[in-house]
Amino acid sequence: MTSRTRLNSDLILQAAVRIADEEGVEALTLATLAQRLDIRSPSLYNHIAGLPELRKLLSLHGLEELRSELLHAAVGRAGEDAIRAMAYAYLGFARAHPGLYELSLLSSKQEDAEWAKVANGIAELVVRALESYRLDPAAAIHAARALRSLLHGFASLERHGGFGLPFDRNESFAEMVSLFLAGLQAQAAGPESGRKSD
Amino acid sequence: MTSRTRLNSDLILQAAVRIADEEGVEALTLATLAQRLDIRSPSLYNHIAGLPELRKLLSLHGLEELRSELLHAAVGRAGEDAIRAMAYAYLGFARAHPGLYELSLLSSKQEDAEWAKVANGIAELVVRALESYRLDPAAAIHAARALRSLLHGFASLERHGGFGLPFDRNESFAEMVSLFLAGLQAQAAGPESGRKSD
DNA sequence: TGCAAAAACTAATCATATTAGTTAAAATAA
DNA sequence: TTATTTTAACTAATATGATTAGTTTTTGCA
Repeated sequence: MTSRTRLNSDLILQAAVRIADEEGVEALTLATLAQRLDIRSPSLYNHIAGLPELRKLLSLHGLEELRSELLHAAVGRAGEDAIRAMAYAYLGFARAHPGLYELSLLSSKQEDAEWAKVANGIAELVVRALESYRLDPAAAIHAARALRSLLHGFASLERHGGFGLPFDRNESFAEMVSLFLAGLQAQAAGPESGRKSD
Repeated sequence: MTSRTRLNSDLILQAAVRIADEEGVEALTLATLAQRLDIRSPSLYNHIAGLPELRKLLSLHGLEELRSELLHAAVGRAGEDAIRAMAYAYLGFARAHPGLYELSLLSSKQEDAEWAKVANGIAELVVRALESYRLDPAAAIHAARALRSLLHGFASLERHGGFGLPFDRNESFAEMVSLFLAGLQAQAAGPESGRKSD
């Protein structure tokens, strides 16, 4: 008989990703994971330190994957093109890997320097994509945060059934990105234009 | 001695909200809840049907609270004013009740008609706030979804430590809302203006 | 082949949710 | 007021999942 490939952390991670994506983050337990790998759950401790550690690994892995997708989407493009491409890549990733995406935002915040590094890498990517708008540094940060809010918000609301009305969500997404770009354009043209009060 | 007020579902809900907000959604278990109420956890079943039901109740309650805050913020205002006020109310609620806010998005989606009703109520509120821009119905839906994405995305990212750089988040939020309004303005002026391709 | 390390296993413990069955307390009817 | 009914607490018991300890098997290599 073909002796199964030796189990290792990578295979475990893969299996965990599948469970999280297919059955939801809550369904990812050491019990379900062990069952899928056809071992007893204590055996998992030979490879990973426990459930919290597993989730942390997935979180980091997910964030790295996301960053990689955004990078690939943006390469060779600039301005509006780059931003649109990144936006679609972002939503595509969140849709393709709902569990992993959700986990990627669940950092331990504290101590997790590596997670923070990748997160900053993503922020930087977005800022760079905005460069052609020639915003001053602070405005660029604000715009990048706005774009990330838009993308995460849409992905998250969509996932949680927040969009109930029978209107095409893809169309909404496209319009939303266009709206953002129109706002950027307006702001780049004259930062003080459209302000009434406040 | 003053015999404690008779325990009821409302008191239980209140206590649950406090735990979720102060210690996080994961910390809300029947065990911690019972402990805070100074009873044994099985006694909770005299009032609520179990943990899933408790979370569903909180979800609905949170959504209702949010809707109420938005309503109050918007009343007597129109246009930009109304939208800004709602935006701040939204963020304020998410910050004041992080656990409840998080739960409010965790509906069972299926069967939960009541949750869907309140969620639609919120969507409608947002659409109404956008009325003065005189968008056609589809555009209004898209814009409302964009605004909700923006607000939820910001609140969620902020909560999960997604904004690492040392830039003032309140300022980012204000700029973000302005950016959205600028985009709306531009779109209201001429829907086809800022479109290059796609 | 024989040994050392890796990785599986079983057994046991702890926390939580939940059910069943019982008792105490409170509200209400006589 | 007293008796009855209902409400809401309790204890005991079960199931699932995480985790630890200790043991055995498997694997890779000298």
